[in-house]
Amino acid sequence: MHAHALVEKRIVAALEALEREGSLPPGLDFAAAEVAPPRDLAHGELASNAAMVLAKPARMKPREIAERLAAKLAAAPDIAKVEIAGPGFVNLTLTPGFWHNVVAEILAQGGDYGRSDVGHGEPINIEYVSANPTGPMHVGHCRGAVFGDALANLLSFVNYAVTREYYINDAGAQVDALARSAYWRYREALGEAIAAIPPGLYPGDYLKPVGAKLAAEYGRRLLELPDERWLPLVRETTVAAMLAGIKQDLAALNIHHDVFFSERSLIADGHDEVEVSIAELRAKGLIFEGRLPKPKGHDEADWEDREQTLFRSTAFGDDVDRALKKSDGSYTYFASDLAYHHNKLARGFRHLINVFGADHVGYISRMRAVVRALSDGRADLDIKVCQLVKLLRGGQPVRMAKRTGDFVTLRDVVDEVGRDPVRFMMLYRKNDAPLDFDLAKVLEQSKDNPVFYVQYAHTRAKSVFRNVREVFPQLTETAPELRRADLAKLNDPGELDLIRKLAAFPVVLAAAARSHEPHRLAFYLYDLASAFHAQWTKGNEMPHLRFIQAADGTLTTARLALVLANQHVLATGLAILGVHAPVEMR
RNA sequence: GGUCCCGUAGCUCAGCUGGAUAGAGCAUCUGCCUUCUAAGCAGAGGGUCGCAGGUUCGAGUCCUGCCGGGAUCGCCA
Repeated sequence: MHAHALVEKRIVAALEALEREGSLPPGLDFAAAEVAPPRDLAHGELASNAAMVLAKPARMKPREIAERLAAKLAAAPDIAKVEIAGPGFVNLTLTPGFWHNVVAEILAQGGDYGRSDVGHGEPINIEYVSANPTGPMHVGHCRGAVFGDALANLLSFVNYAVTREYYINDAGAQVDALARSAYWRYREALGEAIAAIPPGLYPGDYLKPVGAKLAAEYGRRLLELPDERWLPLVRETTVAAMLAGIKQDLAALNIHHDVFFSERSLIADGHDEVEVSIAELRAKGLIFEGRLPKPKGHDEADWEDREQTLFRSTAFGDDVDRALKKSDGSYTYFASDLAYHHNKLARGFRHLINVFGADHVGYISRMRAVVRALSDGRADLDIKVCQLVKLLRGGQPVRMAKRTGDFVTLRDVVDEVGRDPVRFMMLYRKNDAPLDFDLAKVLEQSKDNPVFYVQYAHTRAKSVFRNVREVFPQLTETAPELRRADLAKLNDPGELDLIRKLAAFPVVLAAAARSHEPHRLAFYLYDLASAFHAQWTKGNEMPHLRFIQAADGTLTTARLALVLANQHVLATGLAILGVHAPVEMR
């Protein structure tokens, strides 16, 4: 059990004792009582709000509860000092031994330190990227991709059974446009002089290899076929090629999905999941024929008032009901999405997460409505919106193109600055805040660059173990001596400060997982790195605080245990973010 | 006009689901290299948390209404 939880347990035990002896009324719920490190160490190392949250249900004054609680806690194990402050805070100072145990616990658990059971092993489906297979991924996709992947890592670490999923939009008119574009490239590959790709199609050079592949595969045969014959063939080859490219781009960011779900597969082999889903909602009285009001700001000219098949999403808080069929009678994109989420639920998922780009915010309420309607409220869908990334180089906006059409590809960015800076910086901001990404800044090797700063802390820890070989060769990272270290030697305020930060790691992970906010981990790691750099540099002015003390093997062993614990937490945290923890940086 | 997001130090942003005197980086100013890597550290100044109400022991955080910025608004995906 991690440190904060242990203290909470002590507090609950004290409260229960008070309840038994009649100092508190029976039947109180202690769940809201929690401990947190106060901003100011003068308020103790951990503070409990128990007295204040219990005051109202207990019909007692907070200070009165605090005093009784404090009296009980004074005798509890691990607690060195109890103080009551402010409106009823119970401020705790723990024994040094309590904190030293944190180091021992981290060494014992290694890479598993920080794991918890937030997820109870329950399945959770997280859908992210889902970029249309009509070309290479561009830089705009990269934030959602990294966010989804890190969130998946995080949820997996706190014991969710995570499925990483990519929805392939391979059924719409755009995919036909893609196929027609590839067909032009095919004719070009056969030697025909094509002037320019017609407007409305995809002009990018990236389809040239597909054209060549089609030429090699089919020769001139496709030229003799009517549209409806060659289109499916070309479409299949082209989408497969685009998807292969996308997978490569994702692999460059070390992102790998478990499931690639084809929209087309929803209607295949005589099974129409769209019809099934709509029928299911119809049975619940949520499908009807009706008219939609014309949206404001919409041109009168291209508005055709007509009766259409609608889903009553307003019954679930959406602001308007949503169309399921286009004027030509075919399904809308929304209808496919309805079926897709029907499919996810049918696969047994009760926890769903979708990662959207900022331009999809309008879909949030209708998708939530769909999931509530289909699952009768038994499944939850959280939609995380990643705001836009502004790409800069040295403070100046980066403009456009290479051979791809008119956008900067994800691959260009990863090739230029590397995987780690891209991943870390995409996570070093709340997902719903816009983000500036400066290609020049993230390559800077200085404390101004958070990626470097955190990785550098890890390499410094590693370098201590390299350097200690000259003095105490037996003190390797795996040395049993470290497990038996006399941790009571760790009594510098900076060392204890570092330990307290290490102790918060499991709490940060659990909170980040519960709120689906991996950025909290990124900020935590920065904070931890800062504490470690500070302790390191203290040794400059005060040589007796250096980790390696050639004249004192016992002290060195204790300090190296702390360094190793710090190294473990940095490595674990970076691994969850999908960022490499380097051994050295030169 | 509807919906969603944002508004916190000169700039870029955190703020642990309601806690104490609101924090960090950049920028400005002042210090620290005979050193386990100064690729770093310590310190100072800098705030009407957009505005106005409300909820309660307590609000940057929750509710309502405004102001400002952005995204989006049947049939494209």
